[in-house]
Amino acid sequence: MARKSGSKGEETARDIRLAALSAFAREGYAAVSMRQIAAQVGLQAGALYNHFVTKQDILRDLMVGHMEELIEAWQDAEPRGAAATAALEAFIRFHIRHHASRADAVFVSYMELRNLEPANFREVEALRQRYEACLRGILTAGRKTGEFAIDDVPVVAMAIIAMLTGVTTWYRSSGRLSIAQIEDIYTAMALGSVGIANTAGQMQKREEACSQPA
Amino acid sequence: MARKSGSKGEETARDIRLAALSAFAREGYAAVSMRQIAAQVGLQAGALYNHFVTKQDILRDLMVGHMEELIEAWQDAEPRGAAATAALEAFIRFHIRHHASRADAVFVSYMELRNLEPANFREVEALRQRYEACLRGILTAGRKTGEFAIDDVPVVAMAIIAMLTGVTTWYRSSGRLSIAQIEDIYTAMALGSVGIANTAGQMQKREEACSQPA
DNA sequence: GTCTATAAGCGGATAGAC
DNA sequence: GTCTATCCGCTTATAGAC
Repeated sequence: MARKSGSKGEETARDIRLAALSAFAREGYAAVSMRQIAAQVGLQAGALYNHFVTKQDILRDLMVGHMEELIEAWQDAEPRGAAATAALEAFIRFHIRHHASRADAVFVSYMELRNLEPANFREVEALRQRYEACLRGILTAGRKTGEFAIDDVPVVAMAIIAMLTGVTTWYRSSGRLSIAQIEDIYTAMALGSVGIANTAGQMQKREEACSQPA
Repeated sequence: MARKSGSKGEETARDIRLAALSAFAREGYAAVSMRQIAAQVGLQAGALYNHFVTKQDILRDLMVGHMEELIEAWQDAEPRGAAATAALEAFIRFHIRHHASRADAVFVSYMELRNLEPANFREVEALRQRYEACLRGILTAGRKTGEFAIDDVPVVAMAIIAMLTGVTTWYRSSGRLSIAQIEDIYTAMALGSVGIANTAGQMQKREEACSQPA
């Protein structure tokens, strides 16, 4: 799969990936034709097969690439040695920020799971599990220290990830809220959902405004 | 669209709906052919057109029907005159219970939005907004009374719905947890996310077990 | 209301010239 | 590495017999 970076071929492959990602996100894998992808890149359909073996191979490439990038980015962003509450907040903010700037890839990775052939599905699913395990680790740690009031770590992890990933279905960079504001809202909610009362931010509203700066 | 109930035609139409729903959920609208649906019902492809004008018409029928049933069911289940916290808990439990028994319809209604033709999309989107407005109403009421510590009602509503609907992606009736248990977990989380500290259930774990019955 | 047959076209993928 | 041309199966939808 790897090719000499900088070669013309690798550049074209990148263009194909981008065009396919955008088209898959907009219309769905099954509804997008190879001719359509090729036209977007300025090629004939046959030329795509110099870069990807099949249409399925493009999908696999996009989804595996997305998951690997996600896991690697979290490994870089992960705070080491932090308390569970701080680690959870870091995870929440990372997840929202990372996903918001990759709406197409998130959408495709979620919606097109069923269009992956079995072997490819297993590969992607294993990566998804690896990522989810990062959150489960934080939750387990916080339960042990008594920071989190939770019973069922796997279910809580899925619930939090579903909530956070939902942002990508409505977020627009031109929208009413900035990513930082959205992070704040979801951080308060996700921390609250594991039993941590919010002591800043939103609570000010409830206490009838203490005239503090945001 | 309406036909005499009890007629052979209506029965066939119901079979077609069921077959299409199952196939769309499993493989996706674009990947399912009319022949495939027909075969599942024991018909030839042409016969489907006695019941639905187009393939798109089947999808529209399924999605509009799902949303209308959802709204109607909530109108029946909705507690009138309850406090916001009780109303929110009722909504959470209703949403999970209703959706868990309709995994295919939920999946299709979420995943196939982009395969709706514009006019059909607007129709379904309007129904989705009507349902979401029910939750927004509860949240707005609870913010006014001070029961909920939230700032942004629309965002909180979307976050809660995303979390709750996520259940359908992993719930299996043969799984480890019953629906009642799942309801309990998500109720604690969703109430916590709007700033209501959990005083029962999960908190017992944290307080090192008071030897009370579950 | 269902059947068979067919229209008219698009799908993924390949072959071979350049 | 890209092109043109092509294979051939499958697509939605329609027509007309029964």
